[in-house]
Amino acid sequence: MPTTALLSHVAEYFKVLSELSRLQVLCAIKDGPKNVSEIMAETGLGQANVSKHLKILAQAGLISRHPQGVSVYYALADPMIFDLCTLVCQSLEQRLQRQSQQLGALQNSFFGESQKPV
Amino acid sequence: MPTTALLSHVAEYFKVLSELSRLQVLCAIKDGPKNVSEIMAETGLGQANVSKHLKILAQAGLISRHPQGVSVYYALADPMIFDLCTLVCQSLEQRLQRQSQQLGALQNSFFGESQKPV
DNA sequence: ATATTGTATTACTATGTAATGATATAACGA
DNA sequence: TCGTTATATCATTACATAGTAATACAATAT
Repeated sequence: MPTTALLSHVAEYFKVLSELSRLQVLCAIKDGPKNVSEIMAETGLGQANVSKHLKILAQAGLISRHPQGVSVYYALADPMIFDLCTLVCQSLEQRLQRQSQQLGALQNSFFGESQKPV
Repeated sequence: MPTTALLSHVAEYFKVLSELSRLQVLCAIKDGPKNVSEIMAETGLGQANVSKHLKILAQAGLISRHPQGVSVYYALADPMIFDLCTLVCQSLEQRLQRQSQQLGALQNSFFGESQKPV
């Protein structure tokens, strides 16, 4: 078993990714850096809220901060995030497929294989 | 941007993995199914606590439940989890390496390249 | 039937944190 | 300098949940 210290760091990383608002922020800057106002517009989140989430993401090393004049641009620092999301999506998809197959089997057990519903 | 619904599911998945205790439980059954008592022994967690985390993991589809006589064995249902962990660990490692390099550069700026500390 | 063992559930406390309005700070223009 | 705009921080509220002791439940043995 890995050390508790290592597992704690991994858990902390996942925790940063475990909030809808933060995933939205990350998606908002996926195709290029954006400033806070643009991120607010893209996500629909409030200003204080966006600022807080950006701070959390930056402290976790997932994004980088680039002041530019009066506004501050944020950029992805770790695109690997989306590899994680892709894996999770594949897993969710597989589970949904299995569930749908089970539903199909259940229907067959009710109605018989012969008269399959459309 | 992905739909809010999809992102919510992804966030939920990460949330399940964002707790030290649950990662410990997953690691405990990484090399084969274990019953609750064995998991308690391996992780040092309390009985009620282990039961609760197992329920959460099972509901999330990460583990499967196999009653066997008086005890209940749990098994990994989604080994992809450890691919996620591996990616996270690599990212953490890279960050630590960069930080250590920056520390080195800082030392040089203090002491000069000529008299490198041991 | 009853006791024993293993697991699940309940009730509770303590802690963490997301969202938000109000305020502070910083950069720039008039 | 003063006002404006963009961002950060603070204070507060509301809610979620980890841990735990007590209890309930299920399977087996005596």
